[in-house]
Amino acid sequence: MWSSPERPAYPHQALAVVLQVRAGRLHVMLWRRGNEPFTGAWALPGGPLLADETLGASVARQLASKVEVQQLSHLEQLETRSDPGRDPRGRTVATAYLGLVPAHLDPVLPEDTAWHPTDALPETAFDHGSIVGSALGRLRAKLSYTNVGFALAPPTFTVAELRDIYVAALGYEVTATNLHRVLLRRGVLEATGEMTPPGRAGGRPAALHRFVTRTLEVTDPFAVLRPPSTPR
Amino acid sequence: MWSSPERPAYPHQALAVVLQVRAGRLHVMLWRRGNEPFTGAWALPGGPLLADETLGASVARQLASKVEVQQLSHLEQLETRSDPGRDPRGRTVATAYLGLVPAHLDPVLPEDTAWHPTDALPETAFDHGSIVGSALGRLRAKLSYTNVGFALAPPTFTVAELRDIYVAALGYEVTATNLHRVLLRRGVLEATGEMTPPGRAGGRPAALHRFVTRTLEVTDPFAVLRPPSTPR
DNA sequence: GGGGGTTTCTGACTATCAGGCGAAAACCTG
DNA sequence: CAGGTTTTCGCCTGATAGTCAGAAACCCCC
Repeated sequence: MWSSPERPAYPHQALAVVLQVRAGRLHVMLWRRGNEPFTGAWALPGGPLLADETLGASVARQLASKVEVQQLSHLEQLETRSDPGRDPRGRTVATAYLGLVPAHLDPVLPEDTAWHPTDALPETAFDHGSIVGSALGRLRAKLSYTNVGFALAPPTFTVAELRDIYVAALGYEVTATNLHRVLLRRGVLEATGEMTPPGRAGGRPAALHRFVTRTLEVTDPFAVLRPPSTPR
Repeated sequence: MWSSPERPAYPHQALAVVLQVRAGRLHVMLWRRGNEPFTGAWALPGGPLLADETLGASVARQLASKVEVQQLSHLEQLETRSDPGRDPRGRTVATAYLGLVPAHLDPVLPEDTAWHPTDALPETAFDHGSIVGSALGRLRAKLSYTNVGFALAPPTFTVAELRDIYVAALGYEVTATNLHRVLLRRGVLEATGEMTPPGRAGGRPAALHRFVTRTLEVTDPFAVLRPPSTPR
């Protein structure tokens, strides 16, 4: 490692905004700080970037140690915060990642860690509240023009269940009819052929669906003038 | 600054992918390396993050010193590269920014710096070629669902001129008719009321247009289920 | 087994928007 | 004034989002 007065060096940390839909609401994973500064406030999981790892590997490592999350279905880089005053103890640079956990899992969390609804965050440490805001914006945008939904949904699900997940993540009402047709037309969703045991109070049995691919793809090419005559 | 074996520190650099449409082609600003490694290869402008500056301020400073660019009409963070092997001399973390210069300017560049067409890049240093690729993707996407066009276009222009800029940046043909109407409907563009002196080989004089706002906004709310009854 | 209730699915209808095409408008030169 | 050039406008088409109502498929209870 090389450093000099002209090339100062900074501790770098990787942070994770891990989101999951729980009980119909979008939650973020936070841990409660025990030490100064911001004692008692809630912070994003993360930690120092080690000598030989990528930022992406670093986030994965920190999450794997702090929580039991091989369960992460998606992880992508969000943004890097560099305000010299963001940590009162001294300068650090932090790169935030967006992580998603599918709704059917319930990872075991350490004592000091908990899920918090994103629409009612507790007091947050550092600039972490604003980072969560960025993550929400990114997720909501990508839900609309990519297939990220796969990362929030269980392997198979009914259209109604998927609707609830989208509503929770987007923060506004959507109709199951429309969601179904749009995702089918885009080739994002497909029926498995199986049905759910109707159960509960009766009703027509629902067809199970799954995402065609479970890796991120752009499914809605943008609007202003697409490449000519490229049949989608 | 605090550092320890558990909190290693790394030199951090800010890089800029500065793009401009020149003579109907999208170009990127690169400088030719004189030293090892990658002697003779072309690199993105940038340099070390100093002790008291933000990454954004750092990019702006580096550009202002290397080139005469107060002329930058837009600057946004792109992504952070952290591969331990990305610089053979030792580990550095680099945060790349996307910068745009409007087409009517022709900034004075230093000896070692030049514009290169993005569709025919020379040999590039480090991971800079791939970073340019990311920048192109980001620009093209944003051209379609935001008003970033303002950052590539002069203060006023005819629809035909704007079309040429979009074609160069997007890399595929678009029709002036369509571009005009779409941008008008979205409230991105407006007519100034003035006309161009028809000049050259005759032809109907063209109406001058301008972007309604010259700061970034999202103009095309995404597709999968918008907030209900929000009249655009 | 029939009736009422519940949930899901399908099809029809509407509105909006992108994209293409051609005609009209407005200018030039010879 | 005729022919050429460039821009602008209006019309048409196709694709897609969004709404709504009705049909389909199941439950429970009498």
